[in-house]
Amino acid sequence: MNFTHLRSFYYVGKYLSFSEAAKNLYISQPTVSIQVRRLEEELQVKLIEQLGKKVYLTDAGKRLYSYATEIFKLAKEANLMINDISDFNIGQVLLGAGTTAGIYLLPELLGSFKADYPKVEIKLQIGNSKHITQRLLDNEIDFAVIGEGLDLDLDLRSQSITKDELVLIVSPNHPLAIKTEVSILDLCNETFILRERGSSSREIFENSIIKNNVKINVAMEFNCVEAIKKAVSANLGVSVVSNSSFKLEKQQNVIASLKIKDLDLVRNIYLVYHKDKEFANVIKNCIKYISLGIDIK
Amino acid sequence: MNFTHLRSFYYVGKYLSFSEAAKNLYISQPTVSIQVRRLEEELQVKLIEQLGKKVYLTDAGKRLYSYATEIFKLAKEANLMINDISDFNIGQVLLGAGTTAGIYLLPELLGSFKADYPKVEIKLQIGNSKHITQRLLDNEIDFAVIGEGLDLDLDLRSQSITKDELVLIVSPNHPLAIKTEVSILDLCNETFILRERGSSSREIFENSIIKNNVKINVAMEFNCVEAIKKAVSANLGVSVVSNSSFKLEKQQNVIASLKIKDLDLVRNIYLVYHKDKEFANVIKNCIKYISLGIDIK
DNA sequence: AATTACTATTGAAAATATCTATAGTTAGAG
DNA sequence: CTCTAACTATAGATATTTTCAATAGTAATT
Repeated sequence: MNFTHLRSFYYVGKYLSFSEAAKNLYISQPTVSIQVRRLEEELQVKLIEQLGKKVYLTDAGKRLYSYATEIFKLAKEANLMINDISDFNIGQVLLGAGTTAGIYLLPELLGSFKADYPKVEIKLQIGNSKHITQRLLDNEIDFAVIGEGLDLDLDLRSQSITKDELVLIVSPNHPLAIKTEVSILDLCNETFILRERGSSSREIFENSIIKNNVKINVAMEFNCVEAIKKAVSANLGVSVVSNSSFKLEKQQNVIASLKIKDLDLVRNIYLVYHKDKEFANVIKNCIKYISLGIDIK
Repeated sequence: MNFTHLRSFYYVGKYLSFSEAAKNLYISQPTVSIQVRRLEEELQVKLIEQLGKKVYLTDAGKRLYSYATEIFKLAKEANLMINDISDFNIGQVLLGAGTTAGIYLLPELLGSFKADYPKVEIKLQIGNSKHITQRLLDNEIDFAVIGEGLDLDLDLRSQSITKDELVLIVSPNHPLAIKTEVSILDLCNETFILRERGSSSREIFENSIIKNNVKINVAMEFNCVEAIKKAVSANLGVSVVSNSSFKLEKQQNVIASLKIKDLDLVRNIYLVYHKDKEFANVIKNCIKYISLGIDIK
């Protein structure tokens, strides 16, 4: 089925006139005549009959006309859909994030993006770096926001968009709670409740203390910051978590925080994406919201 | 929306491979690459992304792919529909007929046509010649079967397909019922119940007696042969109708018939059609059934 | 009979689709 | 880590298709 021919036929059927069809197709009348004939030859069936000067559709012509109507309606809708994409009236942003970024940094930023582009679908996957980078490699997400840590796959690119500091958190009932800073050696006497290995914060903290030849006592591993905070609150141990992850608990005085002297626990938060990825406009926009908004906080 | 480009895109989306798409489109791979790029340029949106060697559809690509699927499905269905027309699995025959042909000749013939082509729609319009020829001129029917009578419009063509004889019918209780023939003069003493002027049988009969300088007494005009037969049966008068219109009544001895000596009441039954009409195959077939079958009777 | 309106035909041009050959990449194998 | 195989992009050339202007032919109308 030749669609150029079909379009000419469709217009002839619509106006029941070759010259009127030509006018509305912005092509010459002989072209229309030829195209309709070609279609008839291709399909081996008469589509149009002319009695005297009047133009009629044959039975086959009427039937084909219905199909053509449907087809060109769909094509028109497809064009409108593409326009909607350009206008951000539809679209989607698929992103991944590490725990800290996903829970404590992104929701608010994505919320303000969504407020400005309410028709755009946002799907956020939270997971550890390995999980998230695999999603990037499989092109299941467009980009990700994850903390410094594991070496990236060679196919991925990254750029730092903000920094995040890890601090020691303890129960307000803990002896250290009255201080604002501790030394590395103070850590040896504590019981730690940490994130699992493979999480950015665990890697950063552990590498840092190893560098200083200190050994610590890790009592429990939770893969969830909220669970860690509960445990610390109940004075079951201390932990090292992102500065941004316990604001509420500090306000309510259920958690106290301290800096650890001599340890560099500032880590980069990276925007990560596949090296070959070309971002759609809506994605670029979303990234703009994130990279601009993330520092204001 | 260029459908050649869309088709290439559709195949790439289907196989997620340019070379595989090319293979299945029976064109070269560079052609596919170019066409997809042209579509992207036309729509101003990326449809396909390639990360490493893998091909993915973008969000816009996925959305367009759905439309393309629908469109090409419809095109395929349209092709099948055209094939169905060639195979007589669908189609229609629109025909008109005069009273005699429409009621007493065609139904049986159309029935046997329909038995052989059960999927073909048959629409028969019965009416007087003027009505039917107007339908032909308006291209609302493909052809018609009507009796000799009125002069045809210059745009119509006709060919005789059979002959039909008009005879005198009387009640079995009528004095003439014992005869098999009457003379023209016998008609003067009778009361006639005839079809309306404009009907072929009335024109033929009336012209014939005028030629012989006879005057008859027309008591009633019915535009329906069945009504005329009832009235004749009840001995309310006599009539002149087609030989083929009272077979049952003759068998059941409620009507008797006689030839009228010296009157030529044999008329032609014509197949009539617009001079520019090109018959579809199914119509040709139907006409064949009618013109062959009508003589066997 | 002349005019107008519409469609078909013709021959030429422009645009498009398509090809082959080949270059450039990537992924996987050795 | 290099080599090979598989895939896509590019370039240049050709074939096909679309398109046009000019005009002929045909019907309907004045």
